[in-house]
Amino acid sequence: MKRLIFDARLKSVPEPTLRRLPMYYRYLKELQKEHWSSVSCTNIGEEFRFEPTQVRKDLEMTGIVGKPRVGYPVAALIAAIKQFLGFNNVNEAFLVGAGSMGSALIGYNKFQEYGLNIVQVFDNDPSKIGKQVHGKTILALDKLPEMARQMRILIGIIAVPAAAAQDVTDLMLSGGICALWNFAPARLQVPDSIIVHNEDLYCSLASLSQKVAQALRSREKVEPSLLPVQATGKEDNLTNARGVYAQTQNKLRLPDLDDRMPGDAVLRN
Amino acid sequence: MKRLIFDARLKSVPEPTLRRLPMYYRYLKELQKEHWSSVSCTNIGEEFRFEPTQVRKDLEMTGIVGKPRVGYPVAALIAAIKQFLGFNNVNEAFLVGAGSMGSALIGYNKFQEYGLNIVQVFDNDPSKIGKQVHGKTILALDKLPEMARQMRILIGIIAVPAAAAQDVTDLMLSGGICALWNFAPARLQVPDSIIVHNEDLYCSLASLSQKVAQALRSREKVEPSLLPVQATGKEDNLTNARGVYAQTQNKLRLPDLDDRMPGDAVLRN
DNA sequence: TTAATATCGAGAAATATTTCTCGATATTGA
DNA sequence: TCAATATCGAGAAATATTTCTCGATATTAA
Repeated sequence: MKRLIFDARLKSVPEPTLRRLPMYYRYLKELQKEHWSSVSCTNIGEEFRFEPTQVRKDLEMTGIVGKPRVGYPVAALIAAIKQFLGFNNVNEAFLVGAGSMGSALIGYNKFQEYGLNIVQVFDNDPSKIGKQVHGKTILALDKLPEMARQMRILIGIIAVPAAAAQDVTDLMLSGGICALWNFAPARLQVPDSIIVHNEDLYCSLASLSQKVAQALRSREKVEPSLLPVQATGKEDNLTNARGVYAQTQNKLRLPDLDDRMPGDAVLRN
Repeated sequence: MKRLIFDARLKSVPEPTLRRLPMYYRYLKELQKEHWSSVSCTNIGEEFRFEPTQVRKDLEMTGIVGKPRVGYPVAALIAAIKQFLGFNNVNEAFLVGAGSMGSALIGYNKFQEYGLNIVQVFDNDPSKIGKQVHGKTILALDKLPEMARQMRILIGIIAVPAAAAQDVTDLMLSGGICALWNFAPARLQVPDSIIVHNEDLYCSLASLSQKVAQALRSREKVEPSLLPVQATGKEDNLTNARGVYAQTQNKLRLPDLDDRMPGDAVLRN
């Protein structure tokens, strides 16, 4: 029931807020491109179909203050969100797993703008080591801990089959890595101090699946016409009562579900 | 304030529940493999560090009933979650975008177990059309609407650059597709009746970034030692007070942030 | 200058979700 | 058989999040 609060800045950021802020961020950069000088919560809310008040509460978290009747200066707001989300201090990351998901991730070219820089790629498949993916040379996995320690790497990206995920995790932690972005469909056992961010597409799919199933059921029952699907109007926390965009995400671990990640790597050499 | 309720089965499933159920599902399949015959909420809760009561409330949604002092029969529980999440009636899906992310998705080989079957892959790059990715032939994008209608496809997967996402969306909707799984870093404009499930890795990264930044700030301020990072104890809805695993997800759209998805496709021909 | 209005900020109210409490019950072991 | 106990189910309480309300203020237009 009690929660240790070390620092005011540690006070809990609501998770839904944390999901919405990046949306605003991107939208604001669009507005900036279109030379908007200021923006109101109403503007932003209309774009995403959120209540203006909710947007205001979210923005409040960044510490920015606006002007009545005007809103917030776009540039300052972008800067505030950027600062708040930690996009300023880009952290270097190691990625393990040069399979197709790993390769796809390496190909993402804007992670730097979101505080992440993938500096090294590892795999333990001898046929991949030494080859390149999107310009990055694949290194042998066993070199990871030492390099991570030397380079003071904080973030590890796991894009290996589920069966290998825990071993890779342990290796990363042994190298001092303290935050994991996990794409393997597996639950990772880590100490409490480690930040784990699961990106399990199977689980994410599950909630889409449920919504589709629910829509199909309801249209059978209520309106026996064939199309279209009826949304529930309450898809997500992210969506509010008027919700349009069903948006979710999940994560978990494999049983026998998926013992391997889609294998074939994109390799150039 | 009012919400249209068409059907009892349409009553809102809490989004957090929807994220946790697939986790349980996978864990239960592990237990089944280990020949557990029944399982309690306590068992499950310990695995994920959730409160047993929370697990019980989640399971309640599926309609299953347990026995005091015993728990739930594993097989029946798996079946109930499977049914509830719609894994039984597998929906066929079209995927657009044979870039590296699209290819990675095609390589996922267990989507069928989660209610999804990718039956066709489309791209509008002439150099890709006719080639194969993970055994699937890439078709010309303009054939999508007619095929979707003929095959009564309900789900579309968008794995194209952000700039193309809206056009692809429109094309899919014109073919009668009514649920979208969107991997493009873009906001999609769709009618209310369409289910959209965004999988924006940039936004997802943002919340990891924020947590890392927060951890770094707090360890600077509070404990000026170098390692390790201190978790906040309130990472997510998914995690409860004792939270260990920081788990998030996000989505939004691009401004100038990312106008292209990592390009190079994995092609065999 | 003054009135009308859009918006902010803050706090209150409403809603959603999680956690607690407790009575009922099935299993285990004395 | 009977006591001890783990667990369920349901409802209450606590907490988190969203939405509402309102006073203050900056801009616009009469």
